[in-house]
Amino acid sequence: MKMQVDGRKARGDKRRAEIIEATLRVIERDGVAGVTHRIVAAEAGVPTTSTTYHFSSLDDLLIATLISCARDMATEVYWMIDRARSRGSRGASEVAGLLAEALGPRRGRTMAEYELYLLAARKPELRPAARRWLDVLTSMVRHDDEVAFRVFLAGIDGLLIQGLIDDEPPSADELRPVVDYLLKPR
Amino acid sequence: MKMQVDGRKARGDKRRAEIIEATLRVIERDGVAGVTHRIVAAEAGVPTTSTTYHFSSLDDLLIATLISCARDMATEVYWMIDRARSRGSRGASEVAGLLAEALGPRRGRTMAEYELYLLAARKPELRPAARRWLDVLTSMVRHDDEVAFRVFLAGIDGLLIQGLIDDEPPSADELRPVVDYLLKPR
DNA sequence: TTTGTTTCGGGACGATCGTTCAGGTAGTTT
DNA sequence: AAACTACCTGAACGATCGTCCCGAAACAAA
Repeated sequence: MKMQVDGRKARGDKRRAEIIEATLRVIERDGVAGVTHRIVAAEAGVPTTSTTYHFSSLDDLLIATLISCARDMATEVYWMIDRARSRGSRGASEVAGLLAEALGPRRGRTMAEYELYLLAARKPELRPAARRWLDVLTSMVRHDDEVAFRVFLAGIDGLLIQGLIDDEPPSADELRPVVDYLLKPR
Repeated sequence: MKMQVDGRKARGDKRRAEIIEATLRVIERDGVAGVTHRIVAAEAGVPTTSTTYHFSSLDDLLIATLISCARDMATEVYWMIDRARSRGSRGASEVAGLLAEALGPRRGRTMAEYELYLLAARKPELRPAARRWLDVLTSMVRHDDEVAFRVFLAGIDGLLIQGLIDDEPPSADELRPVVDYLLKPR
């Protein structure tokens, strides 16, 4: 039982990954509305028919992109939490900094994530992937304050969404008191 | 200085409003991606060219729809708060009930609102309209607990967004403890 | 009535869309 | 070697798209 020695499949998987990455870049730049076979193909530097060969439809492409995106985000947040926890802090400053980063330099990526998020609201098959990062976080926290944690997660989502329609992204300093209040036990 | 006696303009304004309503219905049903001149016109029962006549471009149509939508929501929430306040309650149950309604019977409308919300993240000219209901709420609250109020607004947004990707909408009973925690002073 | 303004709507143009197809290439198996 | 499989890609089809044009109709002002 040997795994993945077929050079053809290896090339195919590689190109599939490149197309997904290109799709994510297109969504960051133009939104989900800007995703077409031709534009994604041009962004990836492959012929148009390559995207239709590897993904049987545009929906399949978006689904694969969301799944990939959600997986990345989940592992990213996983390590962020792990880092903050090992440092012993409750993490208000870390979270505020992460939010500021998500709304500043990584603003396009954040928009893309929420557009895919909303797409999952319309396409049930996307929901498990969209919920993945919530599940990862939930599994990491102790179970005796579940309500507080749900409030925390909702607050993060709300701050991100509201930050996206600000004319200029909020700084970590502006975010910190809000995050601090959000994390304060009562 | 007499106002609005021209029957032609009156008809025009009426049709414009009908087109906007049709656009909102299309967004609720198919999402922002499903908005085209032809589909909106068919939904409104008017010829295709009517939408291009009254709105110089598709963007204009979406902008007008978001503005109308935001105005409706703002006044709606305004009266909701006013009602809860006059009843003397802090409103946890009212808020939980409203969220359950937004995620249940009015789910399509809620999705439409958040899609337009995200559209505002990409189109700066939409942001004042998208921020309108936040501003209305902010102006109604006393200023000594601004941070708590920002947390409350963020939490509402987060609960709505997360509720949209649940397989079945959460009930008011499930939401109440979370809302209660969110409103609890500390 | 005549003139001017505003709304209405059929038709069409070029562009772009998703998707298909058929032939060609590279890699694996027998 | 031949047979088979998987990937690649140029060309094209029909559909739909946004938008424009231009004459007709409704209404107001003269």
